[in-house]
Amino acid sequence: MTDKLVLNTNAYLPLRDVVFHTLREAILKGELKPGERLMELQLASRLGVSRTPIREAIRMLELEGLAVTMPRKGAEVAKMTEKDMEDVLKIRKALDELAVGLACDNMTEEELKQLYVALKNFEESIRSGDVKQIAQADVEFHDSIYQAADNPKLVTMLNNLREQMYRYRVEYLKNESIYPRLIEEHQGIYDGLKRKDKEAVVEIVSHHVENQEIVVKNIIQEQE
Amino acid sequence: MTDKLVLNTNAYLPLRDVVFHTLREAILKGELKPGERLMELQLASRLGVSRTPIREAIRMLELEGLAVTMPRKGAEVAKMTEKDMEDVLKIRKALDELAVGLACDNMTEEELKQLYVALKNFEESIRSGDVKQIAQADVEFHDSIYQAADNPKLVTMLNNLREQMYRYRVEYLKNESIYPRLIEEHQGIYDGLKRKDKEAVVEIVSHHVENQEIVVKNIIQEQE
DNA sequence: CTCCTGTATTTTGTATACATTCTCATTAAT
DNA sequence: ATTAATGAGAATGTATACAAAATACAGGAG
Repeated sequence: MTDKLVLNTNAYLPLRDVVFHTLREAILKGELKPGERLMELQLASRLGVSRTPIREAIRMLELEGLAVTMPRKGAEVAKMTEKDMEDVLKIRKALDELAVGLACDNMTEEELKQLYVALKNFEESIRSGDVKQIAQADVEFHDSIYQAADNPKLVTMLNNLREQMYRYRVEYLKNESIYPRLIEEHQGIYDGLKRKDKEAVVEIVSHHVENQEIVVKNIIQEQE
Repeated sequence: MTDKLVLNTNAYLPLRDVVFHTLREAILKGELKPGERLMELQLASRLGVSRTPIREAIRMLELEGLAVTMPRKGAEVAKMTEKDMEDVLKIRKALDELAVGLACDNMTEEELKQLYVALKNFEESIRSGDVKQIAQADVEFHDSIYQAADNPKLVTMLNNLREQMYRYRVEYLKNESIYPRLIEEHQGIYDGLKRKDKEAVVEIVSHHVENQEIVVKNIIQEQE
């Protein structure tokens, strides 16, 4: 493997955090592949730091479910089976429904406006056809909702769950046939939130995640 | 503060894990109080290890939400406001409903029998009046359900959420007036699972968590 | 040829040393 | 008296050294 791993040394953060973010990115982008060993000395020399921040970063990755460590054998990038993915998506569905329900209760006029902007940005990104841009606009749309849910712990958990699927999300969004449905669903969520029709938004979000589940599962099966 | 912190040195585990469990216990039992600083050198000398395993344990506590660290200022035991508690309980409610719904789909005859045993143990523990025993029996009852949900990630998350409230749970269970309702609800959950009546069990669990929320919130308010 | 074993190497686990930052009290100036 | 400057001490951040375990590999026995 060539040396794609480089730190953002600019930020004034403890190295453990910089290493943590660097490794997380690398894992989520697939630069570090599932099952690949995370060897402290190797990573330390590649990133130009000592083992100490590497070890602490690995402990954090472990708790986030992105790495698995066996005592005295070391850590490796967590593998994700289809079953794991199903499990995650079930949780995500439940929490997404909760989040949008809470957002429906709490959303202010301003937050609604912001969501509208995010909605339009998403539609615009779809027209651009740039997958990376679409992914980002999608994240922003959902983040607007999460923010309105006014439950930081929930936001953290949802972001974590989203990350766990990041590897598949890019593939997922390359599939142009889903774009019309995505737009429609986002539009529906926005409308529902505007009308404060909790039942409706929860229903749409439910389908939204289910559709994702179906497509992502297809992707995984193809990969095997 | 007297020296209650001692390691279970017996187990053959990396020290970071032993330290992690020791500190977690201490936090959940209230021996380390919210806001109390977690100083590496102090903890290291109290536990008779070096700073390295302490630091790694703190990183793990941080990701579990039991500690908060500010860069270059150190870590302290996480505080929990009433709002935080509400937030956690909302999440827990959603995930508990999910878990019992999944359990309803998946539960085997044997698992149902095991749940019955847990149910009876719980009733027995109530008669004994020993709060510690009640807490344990309650955990076992819910664990039986979680297990049947067949979703390890979900189980991990629920256990984590449960832990976050542990400090208040003991107080909660000292309140004898809730015992009849607890028994009734547990009975109802068991019956529902036996009949595979998903709607009913989700409904009961929903109330189950809501009741808990009310009482726990009272406890917090009293403490202030 | 296969399997076992012992040794060398690698890797993780733990402790410690050094560097940097922060805290806090003391002191001086206004 | 209050506030700002300063310096000692303490705490965290990082690197490195040493210990112990796991792994890989070579050589020999069967």
